[in-house]
Amino acid sequence: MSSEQRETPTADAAGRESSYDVKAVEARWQSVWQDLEPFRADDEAVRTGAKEKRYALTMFPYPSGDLHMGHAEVIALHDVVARYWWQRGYEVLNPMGWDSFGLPAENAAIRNDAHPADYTYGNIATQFDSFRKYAASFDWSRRFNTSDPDYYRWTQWLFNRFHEKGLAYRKNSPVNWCPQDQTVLANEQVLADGTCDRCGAEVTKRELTQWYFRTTDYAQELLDSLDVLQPTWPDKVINAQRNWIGRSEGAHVDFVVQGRDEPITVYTTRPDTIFGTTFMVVAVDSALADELVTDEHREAFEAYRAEIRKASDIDRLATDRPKTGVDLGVTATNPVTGAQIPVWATDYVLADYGTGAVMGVPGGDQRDWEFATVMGLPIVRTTRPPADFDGEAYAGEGETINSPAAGVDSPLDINGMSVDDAKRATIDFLEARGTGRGAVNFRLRDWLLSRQRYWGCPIPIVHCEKDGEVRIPDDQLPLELPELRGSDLKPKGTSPLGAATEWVETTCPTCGGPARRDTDTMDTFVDSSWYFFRYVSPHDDTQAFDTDLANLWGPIDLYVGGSEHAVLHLLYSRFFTKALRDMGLVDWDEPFSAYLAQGKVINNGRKMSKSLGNGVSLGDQLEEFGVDAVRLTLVFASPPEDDIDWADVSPAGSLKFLQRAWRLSGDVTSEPGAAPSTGDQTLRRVTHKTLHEAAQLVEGHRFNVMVARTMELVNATRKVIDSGAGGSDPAVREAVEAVAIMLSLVAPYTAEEMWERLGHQPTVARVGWPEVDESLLVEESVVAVVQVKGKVRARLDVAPDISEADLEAAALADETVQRALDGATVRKVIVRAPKLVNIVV
RNA sequence: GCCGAAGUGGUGGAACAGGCAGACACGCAGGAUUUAGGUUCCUGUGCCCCCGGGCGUGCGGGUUCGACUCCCGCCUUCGGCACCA
Repeated sequence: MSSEQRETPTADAAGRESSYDVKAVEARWQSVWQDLEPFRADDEAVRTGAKEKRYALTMFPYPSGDLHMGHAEVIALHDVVARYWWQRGYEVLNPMGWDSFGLPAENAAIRNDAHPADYTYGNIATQFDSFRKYAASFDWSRRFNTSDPDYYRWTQWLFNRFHEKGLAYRKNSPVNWCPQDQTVLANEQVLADGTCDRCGAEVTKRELTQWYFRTTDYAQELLDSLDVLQPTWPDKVINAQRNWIGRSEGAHVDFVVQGRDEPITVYTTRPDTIFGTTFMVVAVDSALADELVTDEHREAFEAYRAEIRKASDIDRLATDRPKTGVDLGVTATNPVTGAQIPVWATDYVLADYGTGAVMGVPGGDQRDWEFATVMGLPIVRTTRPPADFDGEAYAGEGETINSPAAGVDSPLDINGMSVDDAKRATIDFLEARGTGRGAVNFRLRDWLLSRQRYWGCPIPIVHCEKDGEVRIPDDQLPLELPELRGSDLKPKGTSPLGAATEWVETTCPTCGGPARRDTDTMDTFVDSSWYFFRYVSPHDDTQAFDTDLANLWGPIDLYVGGSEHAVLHLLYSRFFTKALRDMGLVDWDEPFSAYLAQGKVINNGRKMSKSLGNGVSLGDQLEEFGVDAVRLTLVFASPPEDDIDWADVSPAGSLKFLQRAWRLSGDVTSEPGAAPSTGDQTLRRVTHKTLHEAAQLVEGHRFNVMVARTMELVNATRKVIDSGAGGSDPAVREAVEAVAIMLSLVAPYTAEEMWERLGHQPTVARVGWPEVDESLLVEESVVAVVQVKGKVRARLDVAPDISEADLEAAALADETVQRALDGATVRKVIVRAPKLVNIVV
């Protein structure tokens, strides 16, 4: 087998070793690093100001099995930055742990008649070994699992704080229900096509009393601070969050309804179109519709409502269905025209957005136009469309008309105004009259956090007949999960915890009377919404986290993870941070100062999957090419945010390069510390320029280009050894040491091996970035390009400080330039010394 | 439909405060070393060509001495939102 040969050191014609034994090198350095612990973060170094901090974080994994290609990619990319920061002299906090509550463990336990912990902690042990073999620079002394009582005790403690502040509450409401997983889901966990983001089952609705976090309290701030994050977060994540929060500006307008004391308030973004309101529509499944309908119309209404309820969510999501509805038999008064308009119920109005009632303006809204057309309701335009407009409803800019229409008497007149002016005038009018007001609406809903499953954090609430919802006192936490296993965990639509009678039946902490525990567990996104706080004091058994240390280390300077969490985890964590700040537990507003969304690893143009049979095993790749080659391949393949198609890359090529770089270290014959200033100046220029550029490239997250520059330095050094001054030149040593240090960010084993062969002590990971000699960054001579009519005709070697006049003269004197000019009259010469001359004829 | 991002050789990708398009690799072709090669090294490699050159960064215009880069209009792909009033 050839891979065996690859592992065996071989020799070239000159008898020198031409490759190293990948397996032996890996085994050896792992134990050295475990003794040295080079990446242990020191609180004191930061507290005393001795070193500047950097907090590097990559999303902790769910322990679903061993690490896979996706993990390998994030860690490879993330590690470049974390290791770079160490080399630049920062004190780096780069922790790792496990997001270890969750459904796969529970489903496995049911299948195997086991406990979810068996699966969970077995996989954690496997992943831990793999992480270390993969040479990830994590501070392992800080690791924890969110399913440990030591951790979830503090998740519960935080829940108590949210509950105290009214940020955690229960309400009865129609909720998303996954029939496959037998649990409710948050809005964020239902995909755009109405399916469950975990299992793909079609999500249905249920009316249930559930726990919520009041994320909507922070809607405006969550939106506003996206502006601050914009420069350092990917556009697509900012955009996704903006869309998700979905702010709109408009007005609430009160419509007096006959036979009802309270007016009905509608929300509209176009108060300027109020004169065109010819009917009102309310959501068919709202309490309001049920209350308004007259006896005469009730039968038709209930028949319609039953029909709508039968339709699946998938059908309801289709936007191209014909409009349907029923007349409720009541009328409302248009507050500006006094006209009586009919009130209808329909399914195109959503019960849980705005007020669940809408003013029907068919002239200005396409949906209302369609409804009016089907139902035979009048249509009035209130904005003048452009002359060439041939659509139906017109929602664009234009002059306000028919407001009021000729012959209509109204205390408000907005005719002739632009849309914006008419909006403002209408709101002012309504506010003065007390029948309306400017309003802001958000699409964002409160976060539904209860789950009807076992393997999650228990909600620390007791329900007492006398005292109601009672928090379990902090000093009685953690409330541990009861021991359930195997078939006890089978989903049955209510939480499995309910079956643990002895656990459920308890006494009220307030009155001591009989009470029942809450049987739901928390969404696992709650666990991950604060884990980055816990890392600053992971073993503290007196508090969730140390506020001083959190303020010292935080916020996270770079967060690396997949964009599948663009809304979910990132939004929840941002909400938690703001809430904890308001509780005085931390002083930062945003958890992640910069965010890098890495691409996926795919194969042959498609997502890797078992059903397609195109999966690439990380273990196999590591076995065949070694850790360094796999890491290098992932870093070099593309910009970090792009997907990597494994079919397009070459781990064999990466290994070849690493061996080539390693061979350089065997050719160096000068002693450590040899003064490079006496060596080859051309090579020195390349070395220093590369170090300078590589640093900037890492800081700009352009890791693939940084690798390319390292390759160029290797090529240049090879050339000097083979055809120039040879391996004894101290400039060669300087270059090879630079290569080892740059490689320490990407290929830690090879770098370590090189460093040792260069006569140094481990570890190369902490030797520091070499100082760049600025004087070597200035070029001795540059190539000036001479263009004639914009086309390159000649290249001249010139001094970097050549004057414009001299450069122009040199260009015009050039023979090929003269030939290209062919006697034509020179009209103009543009000179950009020292790089370019363009001759215009 | 609305919002956002991106289109460069056979492939992954470089180069954009407007100034040498294709760095660095993969692949391919040829050569050297080798008993051998999934080894190592060297050379070539955008397309066309009458060998002087011509054409080339999704398409069509524009600004400029000069455009992959800026502006206008399209096309395609990907991502988010979507009967959200």
